[in-house]
Amino acid sequence: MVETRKALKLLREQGYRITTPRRQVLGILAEAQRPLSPYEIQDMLKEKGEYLNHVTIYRVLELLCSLNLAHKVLLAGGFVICSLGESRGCHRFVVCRECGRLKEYASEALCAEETEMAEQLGFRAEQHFSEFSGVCATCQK
Amino acid sequence: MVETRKALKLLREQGYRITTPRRQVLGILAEAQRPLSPYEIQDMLKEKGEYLNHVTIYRVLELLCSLNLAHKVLLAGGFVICSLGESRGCHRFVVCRECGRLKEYASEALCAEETEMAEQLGFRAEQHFSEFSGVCATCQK
DNA sequence: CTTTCTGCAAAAGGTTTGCAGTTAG
DNA sequence: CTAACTGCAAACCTTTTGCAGAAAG
Repeated sequence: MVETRKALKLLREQGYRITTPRRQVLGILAEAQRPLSPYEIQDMLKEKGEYLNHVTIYRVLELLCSLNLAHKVLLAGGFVICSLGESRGCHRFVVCRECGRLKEYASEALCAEETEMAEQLGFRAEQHFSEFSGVCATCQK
Repeated sequence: MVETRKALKLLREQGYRITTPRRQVLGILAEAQRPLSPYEIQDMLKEKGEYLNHVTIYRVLELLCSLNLAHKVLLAGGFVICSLGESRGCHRFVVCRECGRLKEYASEALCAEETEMAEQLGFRAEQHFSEFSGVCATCQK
């Protein structure tokens, strides 16, 4: 979800209220386009002269993730706004091991491959969330 | 590395000492075959009447991971012993979202696919560590 | 015997919980 | 107006650091 407005609309549709903290966190994530920890989000708000309690940030992130409007990216240790229009199915990340920057993408081929592999191992694949690490263009120097 | 002995041998070869704590942590991981947190490892040792300071466990795990004798699996929130003979290259995990149990595997097809995708996104893929979630046989009831 | 490793104490971070007060709709 | 949400204080859990003593080889 690149559009903050779309995300807010979806919140509303699901019966959640559109509040100042939710707008603020979405706004920061949309600007950043890189993984941010809850406290980093708080710091970036402070730079704008805005304040949010860290507990509120945790709760907003939890909500956004539950709706797939944001993702917790474990390799990068932080949260990113979802950059795909899809709210479910396939969310994949390449994460730069140097700088932590990442790209989100989807791939039917990978889903098929993983689903098959999962079956061989006795697993049923459901949502395809995956992360793997590499080195981004900027850090390849 | 299924064999604890092989792991110990590799430690020695790399110039590290073979100590009681290192034996103990490797032993627990080998038995468990599921992700364990540092404190879980401590608890399992207690059940055997053995004691390790948690700081020591953190340090042993750090060493094992640096040699790819163990992996930190983020989706599962814990450490597992490496079940592949390979010490580098491709380490992939399917993690059960219900119980956290997992399987490690390698796949040339996936590596090729990911490498290509990475290039399209301006990344150079290096080591292929990836995790994705599904539901294991036992939890599919 | 010496270098590496462990244990301890303490600090530093990150995350969660309960509750009272505020706000969106 | 009322249910949903936020802020605050405090607790809790995880991880890290520095240093003195123990143990591997």
